[in-house]
Amino acid sequence: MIHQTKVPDRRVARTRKVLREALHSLIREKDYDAIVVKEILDRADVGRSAFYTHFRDKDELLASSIYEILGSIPSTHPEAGNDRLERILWFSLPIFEHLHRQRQAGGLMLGPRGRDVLHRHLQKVLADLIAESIRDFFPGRRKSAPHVPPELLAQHIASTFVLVLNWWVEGRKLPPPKEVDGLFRSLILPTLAPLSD
Amino acid sequence: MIHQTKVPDRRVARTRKVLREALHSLIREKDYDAIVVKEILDRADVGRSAFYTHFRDKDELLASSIYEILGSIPSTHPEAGNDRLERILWFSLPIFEHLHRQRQAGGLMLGPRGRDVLHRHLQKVLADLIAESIRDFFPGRRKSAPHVPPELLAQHIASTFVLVLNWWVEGRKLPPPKEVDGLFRSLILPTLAPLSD
Amino acid sequence: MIHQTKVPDRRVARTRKVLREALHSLIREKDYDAIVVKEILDRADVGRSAFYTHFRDKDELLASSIYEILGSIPSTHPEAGNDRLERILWFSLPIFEHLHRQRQAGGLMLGPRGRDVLHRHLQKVLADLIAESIRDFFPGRRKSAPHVPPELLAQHIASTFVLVLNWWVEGRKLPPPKEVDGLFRSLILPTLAPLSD
Amino acid sequence: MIHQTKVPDRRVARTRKVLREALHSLIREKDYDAIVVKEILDRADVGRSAFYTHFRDKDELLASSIYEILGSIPSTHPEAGNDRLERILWFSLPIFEHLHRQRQAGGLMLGPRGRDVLHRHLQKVLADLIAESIRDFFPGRRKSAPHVPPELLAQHIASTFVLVLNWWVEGRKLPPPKEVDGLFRSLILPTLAPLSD
DNA sequence: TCCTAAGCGAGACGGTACGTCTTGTCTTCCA
DNA sequence: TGGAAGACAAGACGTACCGTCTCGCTTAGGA
Repeated sequence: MIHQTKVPDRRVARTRKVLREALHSLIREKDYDAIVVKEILDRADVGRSAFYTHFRDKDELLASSIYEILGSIPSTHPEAGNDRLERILWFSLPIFEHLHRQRQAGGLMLGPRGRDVLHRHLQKVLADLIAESIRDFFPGRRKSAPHVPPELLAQHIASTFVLVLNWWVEGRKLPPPKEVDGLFRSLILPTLAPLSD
Repeated sequence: MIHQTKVPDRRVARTRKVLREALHSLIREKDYDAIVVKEILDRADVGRSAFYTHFRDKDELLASSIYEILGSIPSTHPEAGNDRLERILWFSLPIFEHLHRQRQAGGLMLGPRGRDVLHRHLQKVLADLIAESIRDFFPGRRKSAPHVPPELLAQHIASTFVLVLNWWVEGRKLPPPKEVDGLFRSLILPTLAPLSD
Repeated sequence: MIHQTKVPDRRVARTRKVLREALHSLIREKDYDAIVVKEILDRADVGRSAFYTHFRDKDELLASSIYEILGSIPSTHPEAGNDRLERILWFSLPIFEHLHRQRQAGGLMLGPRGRDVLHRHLQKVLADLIAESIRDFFPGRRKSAPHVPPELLAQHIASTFVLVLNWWVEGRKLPPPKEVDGLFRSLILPTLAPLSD
Repeated sequence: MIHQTKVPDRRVARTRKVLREALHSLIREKDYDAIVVKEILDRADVGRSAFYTHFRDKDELLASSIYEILGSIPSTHPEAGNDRLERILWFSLPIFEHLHRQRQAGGLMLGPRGRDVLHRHLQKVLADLIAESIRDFFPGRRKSAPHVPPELLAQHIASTFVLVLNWWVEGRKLPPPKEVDGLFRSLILPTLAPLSD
């Protein structure tokens, strides 16, 4: 007999979804910080208690969207290339492209503050991911020379990526993803070059 | 008769001072965001109206402290060197050293959030400063190639600096300022190298 | 053929019983008003829907207990005596005795608020009962003199009874039922004396 | 030097007053229990925090009105008469008259529940007052016979008074105060008669 | 014995009030 | 009369509880 630990109420998923959607639609209209829980409830037509059953607060609701967004990025990274550097920087172009598509579809345009929250999360997640890649691909580097600690390096990459990303989405004109990715690489590759040796 | 436009009530200066001090002392104890105006008032033993007479909000109070802090950094930059790159990166070591000294004197230790606010300001200020330097020292670069826009580059430098700074003050051990400055340069110089040509 | 409108599921009775018992046991521990439906459900191990299937709310559940309690009082009133007054006051001693017995058996000890609810009900029921008796036994009195309206009188009797009852169960020491009954009669008989004429 | 501990802000008194008035006006329209803090605030045009600054909750606000009401009753009791019984029952007529006047002025008409709260308070206050009178005027009775305890007697008087009072204000027609007072006395005097001996 | 309607537990949900909290304004007092 | 104290309106917050509801599982009792 197959044991089903839990039969998730279909309503639960629906509630979470409409809440996320309500937040998204509000984010398009006003500054994230100015959004108040009540507005989300009204828009989603959901009761206060339901909200707090699923999310601790507004920020957690937003965060839950991040995973949704990141989850939808095509994970083509595994064998992205034979270049070890490329195995670290695989994420860059797909993300730029994903956002580009989404943007053209008129989706999710956060105000400065919502962007901030989202990017902060993203930066953290990426930093972890990159740190792991570095450990995987350049295990020996750890103790070499008076060099940059891998964690700091990972953060530097993530931070640079998010900086470019932010610069991109904040700007008026929208250079194509490829070009932005090029910018990112111009900024970060020189620093990483020594690793390729 | 000498006209004194304003006879600043001595209480005014005092009020501003105790408020700043109260904020500093609170910042040492808890996250900046978690601090609430009321706490500052209680600690400063000042009424609500007094606070709002002098500052629009908590952030302005903090900002007023920043200038105080930044103002104390020795501005040795003018002729720091003949290297054009050095004329851009002059700020790095002095700031590291300033903080080191201050830290050893047991001063101002912000929690993660207060640091965040402060660093965000710092990053913005630096980015502007650097952008200006770039325009001054490399006027021609502007339209060369499909290159990195100077503003983005400036932000990248500032962001990298703040990242290292943050990594430094967050860490347990405290490498000496010189060493941290070295790290910063390892991260940023490769990217800037092409400028030197 | 005897038509049985409904054959009640045996579970129904059980559910009602465990709910009543849960309420009783809770009432012994805390103020009635402070009891919350959820607690009753947990204690009774019954689902929310089952509760609301049977009772509109907490108060109805309590009320359903009252009838259970009152129903168990020996109804020896019919020919309790030839005295007309006695035909009105018949209920007093049996109730005191009933409670005494119950109390000695460690039963149902409401907090001040549960008592309040119960007594209010009791007072109302008794007042109706007494008013009826008065109409039965002293039909003529109705319009005599500038006298007390029978309904008010009935309420007065009920109110006095409940007052004594409350005083009794609230007090530390427990005078025997007979004595308390005596007290009740000392308070009410003088007022009723004129009726005997 | 005269020390003024506190100079109460005039606004405080005003806030408390408008809150009380708002409650009164609401009480005239609907059941006390059905009134919700928000309604009071709206009616009084007062902020939520101001309410909770002054009163713990709705009930405390109502209670604060009781003292106001009782305080306005002419305290003619001191030398009400030479009859000792009268020294105990002095309060009855003045209160009936006070309410009558107030009623005719269209004042304060509580619904059943507000009345309940108010009367409960009143009964308690009166019972204490009466118990004191009894102790003052009939000190010896205390240990006489197996008699009614003075506290119970006091409660009985208060309870009877409130019962009549309630019956009066609940009824459609409004017998004049004198008559109601007569009713009250018909109910209670026979029981008290033995005391006069 | 099987079948079906009902009872039920579980708990999600909308709704609503609560009492707390914080902000920035505004009134009052005082020196 | 200007600065400070603190009362205040506004309104969001997160919690509590209510009574309704939907969902499947279990089970009683009629066919």
